[in-house]
Amino acid sequence: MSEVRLRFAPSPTGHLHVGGARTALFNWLYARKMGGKFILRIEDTDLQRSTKESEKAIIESLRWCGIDWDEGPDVGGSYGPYRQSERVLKGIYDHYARILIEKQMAYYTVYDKTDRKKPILNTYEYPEEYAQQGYDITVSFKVPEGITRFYDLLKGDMEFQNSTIEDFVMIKSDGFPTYNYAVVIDDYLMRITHVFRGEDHLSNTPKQIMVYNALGWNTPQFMHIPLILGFDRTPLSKRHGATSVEHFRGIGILSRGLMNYLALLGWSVGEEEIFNLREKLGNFEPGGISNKGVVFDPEKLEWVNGKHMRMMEIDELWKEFVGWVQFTGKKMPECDEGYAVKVIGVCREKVNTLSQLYDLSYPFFFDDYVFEDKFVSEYLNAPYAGEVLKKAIEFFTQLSDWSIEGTEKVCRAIADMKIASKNKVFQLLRGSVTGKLVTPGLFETLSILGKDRVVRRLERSIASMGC
RNA sequence: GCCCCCAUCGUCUAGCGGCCUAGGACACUGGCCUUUCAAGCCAGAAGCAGGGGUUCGAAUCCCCUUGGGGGCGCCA
Repeated sequence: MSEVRLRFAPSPTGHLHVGGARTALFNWLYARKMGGKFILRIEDTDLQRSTKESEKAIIESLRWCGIDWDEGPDVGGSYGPYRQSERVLKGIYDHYARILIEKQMAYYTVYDKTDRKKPILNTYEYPEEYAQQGYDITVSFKVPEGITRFYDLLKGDMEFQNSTIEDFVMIKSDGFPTYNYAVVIDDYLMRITHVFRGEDHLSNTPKQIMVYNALGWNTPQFMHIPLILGFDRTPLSKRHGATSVEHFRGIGILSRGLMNYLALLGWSVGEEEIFNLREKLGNFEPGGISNKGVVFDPEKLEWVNGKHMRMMEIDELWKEFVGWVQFTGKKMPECDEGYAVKVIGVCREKVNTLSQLYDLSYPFFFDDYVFEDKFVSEYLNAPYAGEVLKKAIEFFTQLSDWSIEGTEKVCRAIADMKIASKNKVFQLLRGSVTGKLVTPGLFETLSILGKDRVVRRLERSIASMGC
């Protein structure tokens, strides 16, 4: 039984889209499950739109997703080069084009000089004279008569009347191959056994099958997976908001959260929805992928992410947090890890993303937090505020037991003085030491902050009253 | 226009002829907990697109309609 080989072949014309990430994921999943190889190929035959920066960004995003490849432009391999532009230079596509022309299964087309869309000559002979005079010349595949069939892992038996398919360009006038041609040459030469790709390629597949047949090559196993849609059921695009992997990384979605959600989108792994992908590798069945377009739901993504944040090891979360802060360029907390882990531990209970975690934990790490407007108007500037805060400073200064129980006793003692309702007292204290009205539990918060910070902050609150 | 794919709660899904008065999850609503809350727990509302068949029996099989999506580029 020969080795299974799958690939992901993005064109470097932008960021990695979540749809692309999902396609890559399914290919990767199967390659890994089967103990085969996963290959990254860059399809940069569109000179106008392809950029090196995009290639870098895509590779970076893929890596962040935890998807690794055995062969690719950056790691090499026995079937390279792995950039189509470099394969053009080696004459790979021309070589097979010539073979097809010789067999009269492809032909040259010369175009009018003024109207570059208008063909003026089709020929099996290389139009040398026109070439010298600078005419545009392409090579097209000649669609034979008959019926083209193939089997799709998801769609089943597919059948196309060749009469509904027109001849298509294989080699553009700039000498570069078109997608439908290059993909066949490369997949064959790279010994790809399974091609999992978006459903938007389904109608192109018969063209590719014809090229395989013309060259006498066996076809790989195809599977066309449904597209990811936006809320209005049109394909997910910028119109629906940001869709790049980089964006979700930026707002604090964990790699494992994104991958879990993307896998969930079309693949049900039993009842459980939250899982570690690597542990579920063995459960992956390509044929089990949902067969209809799926709507991308950012809210569920966040929920999945929050679940992961709450169930992962706390120091692992801290590491992710630090990495994310570096990635975003935000101000980095400076404190010992023991303190940080305590903070993260209580804050993660209420948030779903690293970004939310950053905001919620901010007052634990930094002194320059600002008071929320609502806190100032409804609590800090309330008539009872001064008296409560003075008592609080007095009590907390004397407090030696800073455990959660210890801080709770003091808080309740202050509330029992009936200067204001318990709720108002607690909110006043909460806001004074964090600037926020929504925080982890008040007693935990005070306990973690500790005497120095708490007293200093209470004093500062009094000082800023009436401002 | 031609060709192709698809169709279970708003969304993601379970279901592959009887276990379905259709199960789970997100979101939503209500309640609990409670010092706040975006966390947690409990409960509720919400669906087989429509019409024909096949069958003792259809969400499940077939046909039509409708709806959605894709392709038909010297884009990939």
